[in-house]
Amino acid sequence: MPELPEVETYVRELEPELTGRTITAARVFWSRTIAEPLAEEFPARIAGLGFDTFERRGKYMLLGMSDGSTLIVHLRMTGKLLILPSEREPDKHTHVVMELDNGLTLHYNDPRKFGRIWLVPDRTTVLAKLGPEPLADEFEIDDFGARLVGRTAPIKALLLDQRLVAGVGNIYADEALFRAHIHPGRAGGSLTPDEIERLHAAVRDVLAAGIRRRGSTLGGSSLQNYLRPGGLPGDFQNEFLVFRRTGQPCLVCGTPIARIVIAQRSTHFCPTCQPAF
DNA sequence: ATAAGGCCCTGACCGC
DNA sequence: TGCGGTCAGGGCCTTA
Repeated sequence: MPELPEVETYVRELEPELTGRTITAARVFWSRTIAEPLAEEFPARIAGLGFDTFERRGKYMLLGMSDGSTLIVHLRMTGKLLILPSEREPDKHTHVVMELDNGLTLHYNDPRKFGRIWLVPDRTTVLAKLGPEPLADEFEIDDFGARLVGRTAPIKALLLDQRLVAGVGNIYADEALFRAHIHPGRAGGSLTPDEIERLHAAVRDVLAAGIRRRGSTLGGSSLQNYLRPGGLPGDFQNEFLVFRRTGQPCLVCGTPIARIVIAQRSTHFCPTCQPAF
């Protein structure tokens, strides 16, 4: 599940591969992957453009093109943007192929088909609703706390809301709440100033750790596997303290990790380290 | 304004 | 072996 650390890893690893490269042609096999422009216009619009800049905002990849437009990619659940030899045939889950001028191609592959690609003159429209960038100075404790005042929704659900803070998904929300010793079902507005400070720090710490380990690749199901542009996995799954550890002993206190559902998302926590009250 | 639920998708998994 | 049913899950949309 690509979240902020996985997308950051993508941007960092794509930059050396794509800097100076030009897209010579593109093909779209599943038109709904292209959010903008119309899918049938996408190949003609992107052909001839070069890659200039490489940035990330929340879970969005921002690839600045040579005409000033931005190729925005959101991988959602199972999206991958793979760098492959041009002779590689697209498989059944490859929805967009972009040919490069050096004999390589970019394959957008996504079994769930939830991911979206935009090619837009102005990136701000797509990103308009995002909250602060959690690893930047703009993510401030006081503002974070102010946004929680009066909120009755579970703090886990609020962390998943990209308007509160951008880039946190199911994995890193659970890991941050554990590190902050906060029960995921607590009402957002019930957090004390000390808890808000701990959670603010935990969100930053866990995202930074995820980036250092180049993201999380979930084992077992090939479906949900996040893979880096070269096809390699990340390492952060080996540092999970609660995520998908249901029934296994808490690494701090030994209590079996519990699983509940919050906001239609599986949620993992330690009942001892993260008491409800 | 906020909260909650449905929807999009399809491979994995389960029970018979 | 095969089949039907259920589940997961980010962001967007609708409903209350």
